[in-house]
Amino acid sequence: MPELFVDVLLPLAVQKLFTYRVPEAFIKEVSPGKRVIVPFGRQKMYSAIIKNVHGTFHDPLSLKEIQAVLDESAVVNDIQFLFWEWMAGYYLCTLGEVMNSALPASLKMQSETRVMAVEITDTEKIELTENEQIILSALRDKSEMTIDDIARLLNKSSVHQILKKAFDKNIILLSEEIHQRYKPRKAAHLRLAEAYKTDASLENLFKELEQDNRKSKQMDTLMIFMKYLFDDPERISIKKSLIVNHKDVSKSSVTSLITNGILVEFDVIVDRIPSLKGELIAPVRLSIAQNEALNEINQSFIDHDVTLLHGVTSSGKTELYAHLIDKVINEGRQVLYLLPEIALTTQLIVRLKKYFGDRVGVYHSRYGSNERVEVWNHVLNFDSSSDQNRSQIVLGARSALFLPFKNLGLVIVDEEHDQSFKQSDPAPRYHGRDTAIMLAKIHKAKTLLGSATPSLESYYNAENKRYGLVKLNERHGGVQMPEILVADMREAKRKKIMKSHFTPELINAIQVALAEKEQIILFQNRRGFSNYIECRNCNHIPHCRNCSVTLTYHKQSNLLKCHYCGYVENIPAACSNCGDHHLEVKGFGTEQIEEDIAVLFPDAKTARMDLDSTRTKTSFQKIIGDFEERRIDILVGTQMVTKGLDFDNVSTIGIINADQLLNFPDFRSFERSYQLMAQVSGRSGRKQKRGKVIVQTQQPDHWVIKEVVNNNYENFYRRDLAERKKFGYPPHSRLIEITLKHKENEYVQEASQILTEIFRKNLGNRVLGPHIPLVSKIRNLYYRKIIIKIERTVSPVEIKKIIKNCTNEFFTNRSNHSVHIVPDVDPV
DNA sequence: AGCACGCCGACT
DNA sequence: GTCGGCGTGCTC
Repeated sequence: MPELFVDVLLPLAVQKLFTYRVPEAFIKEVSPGKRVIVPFGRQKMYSAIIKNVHGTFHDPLSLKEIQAVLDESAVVNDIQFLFWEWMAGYYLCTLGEVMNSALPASLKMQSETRVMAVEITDTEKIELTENEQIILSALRDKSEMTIDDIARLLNKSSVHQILKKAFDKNIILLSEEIHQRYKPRKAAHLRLAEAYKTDASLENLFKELEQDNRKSKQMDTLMIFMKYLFDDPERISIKKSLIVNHKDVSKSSVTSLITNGILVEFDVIVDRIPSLKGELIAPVRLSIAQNEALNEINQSFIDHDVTLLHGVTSSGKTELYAHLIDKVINEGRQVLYLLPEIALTTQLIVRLKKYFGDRVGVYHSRYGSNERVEVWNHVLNFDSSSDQNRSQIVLGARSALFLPFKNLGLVIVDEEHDQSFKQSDPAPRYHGRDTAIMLAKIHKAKTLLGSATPSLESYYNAENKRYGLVKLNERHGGVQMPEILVADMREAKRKKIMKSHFTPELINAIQVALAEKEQIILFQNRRGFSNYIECRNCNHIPHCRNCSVTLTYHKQSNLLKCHYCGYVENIPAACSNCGDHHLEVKGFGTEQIEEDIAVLFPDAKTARMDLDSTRTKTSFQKIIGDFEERRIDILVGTQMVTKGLDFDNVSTIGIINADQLLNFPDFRSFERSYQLMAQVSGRSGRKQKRGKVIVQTQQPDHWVIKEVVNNNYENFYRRDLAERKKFGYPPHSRLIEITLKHKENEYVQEASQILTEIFRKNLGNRVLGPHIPLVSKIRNLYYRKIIIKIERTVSPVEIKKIIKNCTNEFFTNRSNHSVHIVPDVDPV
């Protein structure tokens, strides 16, 4: 028997593949794309993915063997491997990191060490350390613990040494357990035994049962069973619970039928994602403007792989997408429809399911992990010759890019400007939109980017003919664009006519809307009650103990919270510095706005939507539902309220503080300001009545505000593009940001200088920095950043090679080894 | 990413 | 002299 080896991919941040020997028993089973269990390191077991199978290896004796083959067929296909490799190369990370992100948790497995006590008869004879005593006493009532449990118990970061000693003393046992987390859901079904499949035998059976009075219950039950079968000729089995719970059936009669060999019970694997019943409806007829746009998109796809649809808010982009999707699925190809996580609302899912039924699958992080595997499997089992494919259309957040598509025909990236498409931590630090374009390219599919406020990058590409451009300027159903009014806060403050954070204009608009029984959204892009608290006497401000930021005051929970590391502490009764009792709140967030509104409008029902109020799975849906059902009059929220929500009774929008957005120290702050203001404004307005938006600002003449008021994206784009030209910022260039982290400030400072020197030697004035970021310390690590700015005429591939060489050179110096270096390609 | 090994200071 | 902290390097 010739020997066989496999190169496998492990879900770790290591660059290379690892080779294992295939034991004879598995030789027929191994093939690329299947998962295997392999031992790695001293004791760990991992599920890895087979990349290659081959017959020779230079040093076969050094190899370990694979322990099991987990899949009957590949769970990852060739196209995905290509895609993963592109991603690891482009975003400067390892294949293992991509794999880790790509596979749903339920397809990943890792062994866990379990600690158990040895049954000891002569405990007194062994001398135990204090730690060992604590462990043993805990194991008396727990019987089994994980390494993490013990670390928590002893309050130590590493307990391996302790456990090893205890193991050597023979007082504890260690065992490795690996668990497959995905469990198919099973349902018990009943079918007729083989012996009664013919009509004649069945007739005999009924006669038999009839003759025996004791079997009358069985007779009744069997009749009911047969009735279910006849109702649906397609069926050969009936769900057991359906029979057992039938009002005329006794449970024991079912059992008797089974024990008498008349019915057979067996398990059927059922989908967790319930199949949608009910008639499908065809996508609604498009308006003239929409139809025109649809034709233009199809035209544009002839000579462009990517097309940007610039459609104003409420222009009915979704309907347009539905028509495009319809065409592609009829060609037997798959569709991926990407949205930012929180824009994936039930409203949208329901709408698409009405058109496409079970052919729509949903894939995002708020879904359970078992459900995600099922969508994964639906996509994996896609068969282009069938017209019954579940999840042929996947509606998902960026992680849906990793599904095992075979034949994508169309990728839609809606709200393409949204910053949350970029994953900034952990690796792979990929951009969902750019990655989608690459994925489509691999599949020879088309990409449609949609937005009312396109990113500068995309619009720039459209202008330069790299992308096609289609415009849709008409709001659907004749809804007018809202009237946007600027309220001058400087003036109002001078005249002392502000009521807390509200100008008379905004208060008036809210009053009018309330009187008309219309709803109001107030946008404040900062959560919490206040930014920070400050001692009136000594100006001391409480800071996070782990990060270089002030603690945010949360009034509702009565805590000071760090928004970077999650650290919380109680509100001090007095200043920790001087003992003074007068602590002032400075700055403000959604909590404070909500509270002020409640005071100013005591009869209105208010609610708040931000990260704090939507922590639990259902609270987000509940707030949206309550608002939809008009149980809430005024909704206060962060940028969450700007995304993908369609409420038809909102007439008035208030932007509490535009300056907070505009003054953010980042070259993208104008773009973000424009997008947020335009998007939130788009939430207002109804068929009968024009919506109203009040923008409160200290800079009423600011050019960005003017363009928001005029609803002139083009002007905004041109001006911001020109501003960025001055410093060569994207889209005029590409950026790669290198972050250095270390637990000592001096150390990271010096290391950043050394690394910058190396970069500069090789890349010249493309290198900017090092600089100390706004938040220079997070979770007790000090940060430095280096920016590499690449002209658009230069190949980023070459630059990335140089960057890799530079970091390698940096690490040849042993003393730099403890510095963490994190590259971020195209940071946002 | 784990996890072990080995060097070094702190404490019985 | 032993315990435990942390830096360094390897894992098929």
